[in-house]
This record gives sequence, C-alpha cells and structure tokens, in this order.
Amino acid sequence: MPAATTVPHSVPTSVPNSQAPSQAVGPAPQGRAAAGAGEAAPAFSPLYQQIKALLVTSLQAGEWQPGQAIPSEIELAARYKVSQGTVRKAIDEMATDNLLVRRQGKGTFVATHAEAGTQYRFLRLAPDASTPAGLQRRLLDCRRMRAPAEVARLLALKAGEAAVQVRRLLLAAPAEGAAPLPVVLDDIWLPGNLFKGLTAERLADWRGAMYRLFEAEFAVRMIRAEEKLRAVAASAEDAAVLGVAAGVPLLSVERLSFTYGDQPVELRRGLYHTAAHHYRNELN
Amino acid sequence: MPAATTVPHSVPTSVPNSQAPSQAVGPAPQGRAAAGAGEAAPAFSPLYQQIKALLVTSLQAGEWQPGQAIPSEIELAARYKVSQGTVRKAIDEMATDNLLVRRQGKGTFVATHAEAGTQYRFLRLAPDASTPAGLQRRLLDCRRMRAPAEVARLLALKAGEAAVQVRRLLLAAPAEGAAPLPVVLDDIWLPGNLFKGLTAERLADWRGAMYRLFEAEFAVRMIRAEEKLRAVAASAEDAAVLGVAAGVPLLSVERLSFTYGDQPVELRRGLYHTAAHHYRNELN
DNA sequence: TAGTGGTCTAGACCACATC
DNA sequence: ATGTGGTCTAGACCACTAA
Repeated sequence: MPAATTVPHSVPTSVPNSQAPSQAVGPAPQGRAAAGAGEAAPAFSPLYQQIKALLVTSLQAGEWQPGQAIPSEIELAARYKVSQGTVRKAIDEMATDNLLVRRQGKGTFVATHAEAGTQYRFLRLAPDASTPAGLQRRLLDCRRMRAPAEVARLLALKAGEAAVQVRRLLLAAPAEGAAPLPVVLDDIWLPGNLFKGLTAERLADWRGAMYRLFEAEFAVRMIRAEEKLRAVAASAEDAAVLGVAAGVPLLSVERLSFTYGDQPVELRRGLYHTAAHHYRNELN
Repeated sequence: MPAATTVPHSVPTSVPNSQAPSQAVGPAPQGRAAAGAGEAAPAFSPLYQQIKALLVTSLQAGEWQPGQAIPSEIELAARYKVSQGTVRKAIDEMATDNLLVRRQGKGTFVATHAEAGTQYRFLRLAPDASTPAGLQRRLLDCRRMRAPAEVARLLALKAGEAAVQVRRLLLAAPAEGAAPLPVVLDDIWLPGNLFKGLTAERLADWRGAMYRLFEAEFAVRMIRAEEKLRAVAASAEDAAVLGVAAGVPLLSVERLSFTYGDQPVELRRGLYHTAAHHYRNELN
C-alpha cells in the first residue's frame, strides 16, 4: 500500500478509472492513484468528484468558517496534485450546490445564511403586493424536552433523546407604518445534543437570521431542505396566536433541513396565513 | 464592417471582450469577432453565452424537435468556429436549465416533457404514503372564449383576445384497485392564437402528458414556471367537483408557465386536495 | 502591482452506445 | 470500429479587486 502520492482517498491503482494522465504525450506524468483503503463513496468516481468530497469533508470539519475564503484554486490544485481545471470543476459544482460562493477577483467563500440571499434563504414567503417588506420576529417559546416520537424519527434521534423546541412568530406590516400582523407561526425542533447552549434569551437577543446564529454559535450549517406543503384548517390555539378565526385555511409547511452528509438537523412546521402573502416557487 | 468570419451575432471588433485567442502565443489565431449589427443580448458577453443564445434561437426556431439530437459538440464547434470546450460550456448550462439532455455515447437531445421526468415534470404532488401512484385524468371542459382581464394580463394578451380554457381533474386511487378519488382540479388558460386547433376531442384522445401534446401539436414548449401557493377554502362548486365538503382547506397553486424568451404561454390554477397528498419542494 | 476567479483553447484519453 | 459525451490537463489571457 505504500509508494503513493499524497492525494487522500484517491482511487485504487490498476483500475481503469478516470484516466491517470497518460505518460505518453502530455507533459505531466504526475503520479496519482493512491491505493486508498475502502472509501464510503462509490469507488470509481471522477477525480473532481473526489476533490469535491474532500472539500466537503474540510467544510464539515470546520477547517474554513462560513463567510471565510477557502484557499485559491491554484493552491488547492497544488495541495491535491491535480490541475487547476479539475479543482475548478469541483468548486463549480459546490457553488451550484450553494456550499461555496465565488467572487471574481476576491476568492471563493464558504456560503453563509442571511448574508447571501435577500435575508432568509429558505423562506419562500412573498407578499402579494410587490412590496419586499421586512419581517419582524417574535419569540414565543424555547424549551428543552424529550423529542416526541415523530420528531425523533425524522431527526434520526433515539427514542427519548433531548430536543429543543422553539416557537416563534413572523409578522408583517400591511402598510407603511401600520401595526404588523402575524403571518407565520413556526414550530421548530432541534437535536438537543447539537444545540446545548440554546436558550430563549440567546434567541431573543440575536439580531439576524436564526440559521446564522446556528452557524456562528453551534457550528450547524443548513445546506438544503425538503418541504411538504398542505392546506389545513386553523386550530383554535393556532388561530388565536395568528389572530385569525378558527378554521381559517392555513398553509402548512413542514420542513426538514439537512447539513453535510444528508444529516437531518432541524424539523420545522410553519403555518402560513396566506391572505396577503403567498408561497413562491420556481419550477425548472 | 466586412471581412469577418461566419459567427453570427458575434461581438463587435476592437472591443475588449472575452479575449479573442491571442495571436501572440496560442497556436490558434482563428479569426473571430464579426462586426455584428446590434444584438439584443448584452453587447459584451462571454463567447459561450453567445453560443448559448444562438442555440436557444435555433431551438425556438424549431431547427431541432423535442426528443431529437442536436449536432455533436465537434460539429457545433466547427459551425461556430470556437473550440469544443466553449460549446461544451454552453451546452452544460442549457442542460442544467433543462433545455437539453446529455446522454453519454449517444448525443445531446432536446428536452421533452413526460419522457424526461417520472411523468409530469412540473407537478410536485406526492402521495403521503410512499406509493408512487399513477394519476388518472378526466377532462371536464374545453372551450374558446375571450380572455378575462386578469388572465389576459398575466398571459400578456390584448384585451378581449381569444383564449382556450381547459378544466380537468386528476384522480388517484387510495389503495390498489380501489376507486380513484379526485385530488387536483386544474383550470388552464392558453393563448388562443397559439392553440388554434385545440379541442376537447383532441385533448380527450391524447395519451400522455398535456405538455407533450403542446410540444408535438402546437410547437409550444414549456421551459420553466412560477408558482404561487396559498391555502383557500373550497367553494361549493369546487367542493362538489372534488368530492369534498364546502369550506374544506385546499391548496391553491397558481402557475404561470413560460416558453423561450420568458414568454408566458400558460396560466394554470390548480386546487389540490391535500388530505392524502402533499406538495413537495426542495430547497437549496 | 499582484492575486483571484472567468474565459478560451488544444489535445489526450476514457466510458458508453451503436453498428 | 466509430462516434458521442465525460474527464483531465496545461497554458494563455482577461476582468476584477485590493494593496
């Protein structure tokens, strides 16, 4: 197993994989192909996919923090002993995955919430009137508890494990200067072991997106999410919180958010009052 | 203005654009840069973006039909007098836009509905039970009429212009062999001038996705769509059609579909009964 | 001025599909 | 055997950013 290069987790030798640069013509023999021990990823993946996997691992390990720059393409190419073009392709994919953000002339940066999008990267709520409209937040509750069975299942927790439940309201002003009205009631469950110091105070004091807090204070980065939408009738309690009549149709948005490695780290159930707002989606 | 190459719609000479391959070092002078008359697209765009625009124009003109192969990368590179890599980048973007589909060893094909995805490319409806479940269709109505004001506005029609309205139901069987129940009530409006021969008979006879019919018979290709979702209470009439009680919460999905050049060509309002189904969305 | 990502090229070889 | 897209490399120049 020795006598290999430094590329970690590379492909086994002797296997017809993505061509090791031919000795014949090219000016760069550049031995690669380490006899890597069994890796989880599919054994025969293109080089740039392997580079991508390595970069994701580095992100996961916290080698580079959200908002910070990662090494330049040339540097990474040298580190992994591949061409710049291969690194580029890996980074390109990670950029379209919203893991990284490229900025010409400055570098490539680790994606972060809030700074990136308009404000809430995952919130698809839009006012019917074209007013962009900022949203106010009101924290209703934050408590530690044993995860209910359904929550535990979706978050891949063991039965009875700790969870943090957060309940909060988003409000929007119907007109300039008018009193804000409730629009979204969010119920959020987080794995207790990942969010040890999360308290109501911590949440209430925080200015900025919740996901930004999670990144900064708990090293949990939301990468992607799956949502299930349905129309439901407002229960008496929910209606009271949202300031609507019981039975009013509400848009129920159940979101499961994932961090690196498709690990679920947040379950969120939002009730959207869609009288003056809607959920916007783009199909391709 | 003369003495240029054959690249149509290229960038003006003498402008510092994406570098015409330098005479100095590279082995390929390869004169490019035609003195093109003013083009709509931003004057200084990368070569591959220009190639992309040209390809889209060819698609729009019907030069290649849905499901058919476009010329190979090498062929296109020769036609436009650019390198294969540049064509590749243009095609790559069109593939991620779902305009083209690449198939290794076979070629690059014009995207088509139904054949591509599982069945309905734009339908995000999923059963709560993991059963994939095929959907039945039932045509309720198809008539020509003057477009209502709101429809005309969204479809960019002149006031009083003709439109085709289609009304149909999607049904799903709750269990194997059980009688299918209504799940989606769709109300569809199409520009009359684009869908001249569309009749109820034509629709009822068609086997396959509606968008496939539009492609094949009316040369209208749906490229992307925007949807606005809300929760609404079922009206008495809608409730009757869907087989639910009046007032039941329904998911209202208003979809505006576009063809090339961001031209709106379909307005669709679906009412989803989300008792045993949901609308699935992925966030990145 | 130096460094970064962005574009473009040219050529090699591989994996896949078809004949 | 041939042709297609897929991967990889190497090197050049451009556009942008910051010191």
